[in-house]
Amino acid sequence: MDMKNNEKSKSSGKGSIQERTRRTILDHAARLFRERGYASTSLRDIATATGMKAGSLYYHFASKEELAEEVMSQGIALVEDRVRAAIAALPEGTDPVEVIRHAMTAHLKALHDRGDYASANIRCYAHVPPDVKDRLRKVRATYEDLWAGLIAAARAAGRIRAEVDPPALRYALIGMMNWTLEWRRGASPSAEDLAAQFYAIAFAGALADG
Amino acid sequence: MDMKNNEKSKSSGKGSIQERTRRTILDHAARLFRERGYASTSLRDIATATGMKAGSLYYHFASKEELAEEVMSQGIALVEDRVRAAIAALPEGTDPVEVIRHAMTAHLKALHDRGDYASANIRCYAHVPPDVKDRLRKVRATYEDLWAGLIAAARAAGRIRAEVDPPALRYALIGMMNWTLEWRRGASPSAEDLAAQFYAIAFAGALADG
DNA sequence: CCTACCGATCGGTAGG
DNA sequence: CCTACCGATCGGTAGG
Repeated sequence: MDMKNNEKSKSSGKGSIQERTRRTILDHAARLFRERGYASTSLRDIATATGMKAGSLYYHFASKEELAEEVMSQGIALVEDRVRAAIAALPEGTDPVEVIRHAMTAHLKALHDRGDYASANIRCYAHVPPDVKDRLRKVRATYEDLWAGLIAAARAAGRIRAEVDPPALRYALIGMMNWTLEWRRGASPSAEDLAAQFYAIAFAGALADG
Repeated sequence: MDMKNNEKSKSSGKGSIQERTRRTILDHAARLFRERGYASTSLRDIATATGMKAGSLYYHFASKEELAEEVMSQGIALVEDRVRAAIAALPEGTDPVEVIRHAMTAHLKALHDRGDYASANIRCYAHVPPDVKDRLRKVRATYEDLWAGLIAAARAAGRIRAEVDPPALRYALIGMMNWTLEWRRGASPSAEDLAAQFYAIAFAGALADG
């Protein structure tokens, strides 16, 4: 959402060397923030992983805070963009519960496609400086509102039981999906399989009939 | 589970001054680790909050690692003990799905009763030194096995649909429950209400009949 | 449980 | 993008 270019940028070509370097820095930063946490990841670690010296990072980012905010906001933005695209691709009049099922699949696919960014966001959010956290809170809130809207639509269509509390359902879905970043190893189960399982559990229920 | 006394302990009375001081240190450490993360919490922060000087912490703990491990392992132990007690209190022959419902209630109550310990465990686990993480992994695995057993029993009793993958259900339940630490503010919704909602969603499903 | 201190490492900057 | 450096802070220890 907020892919602001560094002020020092001389070129704005998407594939410029500077922008590719910037992306490389972000990739390594995301991985390190995920693995080590915000404070334990030094700019020297990130610089070394990227193949440059510590001070050189300041040619691309004004501060550690700015770098972290960029990584973490992209962790949400990448997921949100994919979920919105998946929804937009559905024909009008699609069953709102079916919309949620597709949103779950898109969320899980995006989450694990750029897992370092999403995981850095989740793991470091609470531990980042207050001003960064304030801005990230708004990014999170916007994304949560998207889910609130999907659930409200399904409820309005009479597709969700009245006893189910919409916020509880929203947090249950987000919680079970985001927790996969804490236990999934490698490439299995696939994001599609996870989405199918979680959709079946949360909407049809785990209970056997009879 | 692993309430090892400090080697320097002269007394082993549960209410000794030394043990009460130790508990005070752990309480403040848990809160600070939760709020700031592992690396951002200095021993000076913990000492100041407790009302002592930095070096004095070493009278109670051998290192920052040991202090963090104690906080984080108790974050699991407190929850596990309560869940096991809740299960043990049920009459023999209780419907295994009913056992899970009670386990969910106990988990959520314990989680938010000693939220700083549980949250410190969840938030700092990935960022703690490797040897600490290795030991905490085993503590986590033991607790997850408890849930795996509850789900296996319900499945064996024919109470869970065959299409539902047991690990997916286990991680879905743990994920939605643990995620409450990231969004719940103050005292509402209550742990009981959350448990009732999550049980209904995961087992009966959110979908309206018909 | 405190004072005083150590070596190491950190984020950030000046000047090139 | 690098070298060389700064002040601040860290975990930990000696000696009391």
